Amino acid sequence: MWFRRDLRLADNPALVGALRAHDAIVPLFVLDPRLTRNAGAARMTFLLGCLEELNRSLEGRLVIRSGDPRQVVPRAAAEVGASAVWCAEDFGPYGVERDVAVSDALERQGVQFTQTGSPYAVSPGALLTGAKRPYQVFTPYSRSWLSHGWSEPIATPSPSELQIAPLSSGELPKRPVVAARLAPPGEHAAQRRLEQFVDHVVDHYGEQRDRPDLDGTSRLSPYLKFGCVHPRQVLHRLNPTNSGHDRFRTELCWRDFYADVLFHRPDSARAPYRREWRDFMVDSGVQADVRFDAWAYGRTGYPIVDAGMRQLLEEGWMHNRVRMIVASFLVKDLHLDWRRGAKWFMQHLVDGDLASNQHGWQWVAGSGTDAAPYFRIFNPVTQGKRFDPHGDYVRRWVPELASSPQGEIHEPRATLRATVMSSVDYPPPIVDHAHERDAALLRYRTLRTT
DNA sequence: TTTTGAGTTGTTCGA
DNA sequence: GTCGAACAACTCAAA
Repeated sequence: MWFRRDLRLADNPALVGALRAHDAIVPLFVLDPRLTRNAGAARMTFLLGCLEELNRSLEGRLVIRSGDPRQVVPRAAAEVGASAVWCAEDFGPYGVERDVAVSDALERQGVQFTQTGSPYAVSPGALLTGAKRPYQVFTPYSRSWLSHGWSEPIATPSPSELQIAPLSSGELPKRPVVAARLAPPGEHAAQRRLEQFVDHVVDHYGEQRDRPDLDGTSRLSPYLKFGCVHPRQVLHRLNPTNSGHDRFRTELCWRDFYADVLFHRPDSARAPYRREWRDFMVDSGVQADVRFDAWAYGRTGYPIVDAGMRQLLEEGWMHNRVRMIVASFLVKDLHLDWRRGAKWFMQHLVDGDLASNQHGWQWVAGSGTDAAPYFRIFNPVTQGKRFDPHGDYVRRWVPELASSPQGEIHEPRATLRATVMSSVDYPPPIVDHAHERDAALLRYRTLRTT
């Protein structure tokens, strides 16, 4: 049983399938340098924590190997004399290619390769328009997604069903030391958070999901990323007649939608989905690098932007509303390539998921599916006032501004005055939003007319 | 094939 | 202070 993005025992079709079809299984996880190379310490720490817990659930017999799965998996199968390898399907650009190669290699040595289940409620490729084409617009996709539906969660194997071949496990790598306050890893923590979300949060999801100062979101993204919980299990707990539940279900649909889009257009992970955006002018050079660093390390002088970027560095997570604000700032105020921001997010997010991340960024940049109108440019001050009305979120992540009065905390100029008065080290705004907004609109108009 | 209705998340300006 | 209009067409999906 080759675990990948399904680090759980509950509702795991491949695990159940393998246990039913065979006398005993050998659970395997492969640390693929290709996938861990771009993951920062936060995601690696979280992943290793998930593996530690999975190992405990598997009686300490999880086999961990490092290397290219194309060699590692067939070699491990031969070593243990496996007749078959079971795993879930992967629909990412790299995963698809890798699995074809693994399948071929296994076939050559007479080992069956069976893929069942996937990390999504509705698997990529399952839904097509009436003209048999992939969906490019969210709303029709979501209608189709709802009418297609999904299966109920399947039972967790009982201890007596969990027949694991006695085999010494590979050594788990040491977890990097991370100062960050990460979400607790693993399947049990995922269940706990799901309970809490269902009991106390989701009823108010509609009104509070955009408030970074409150605990108004699911915070399930890291668990969904690594499959500590499956969306089926979450959907099973929702009551669609409640508007907050319905709203959250839509967010799970977005996750499936972007996975579907990337499946049909694997190139869109690295290049604009709309090809005419290839020539969109972005800034580069030393000045651009300076601005990027100010953004990345939370020194732009715009409090809500800096709060978000610092939360990312410390927690490996950022509130969704703030992700949009900082993304808009990078693209529309700093005129930088969305891919620079997307890469930074992928390095630092615990929940960093290629499909959701790249397409979320492309949505903001305007180059993706269902793109925002080009004139929809977030004003970081207005957004801050509207969604962090008391300034609590900014005060938490930008301690320099902790003593700013509530009415001024989102105003760069006012905070500048406050910081001069108190000689606090908070930077002045690196750009003038009104000016950069006009500059961005001009560039967008140029793209349209050429 | 043609037509028609519709499309996550905003801001600014002027009445 | 509040409110509605302008900002732009364009393309997708289905009837």
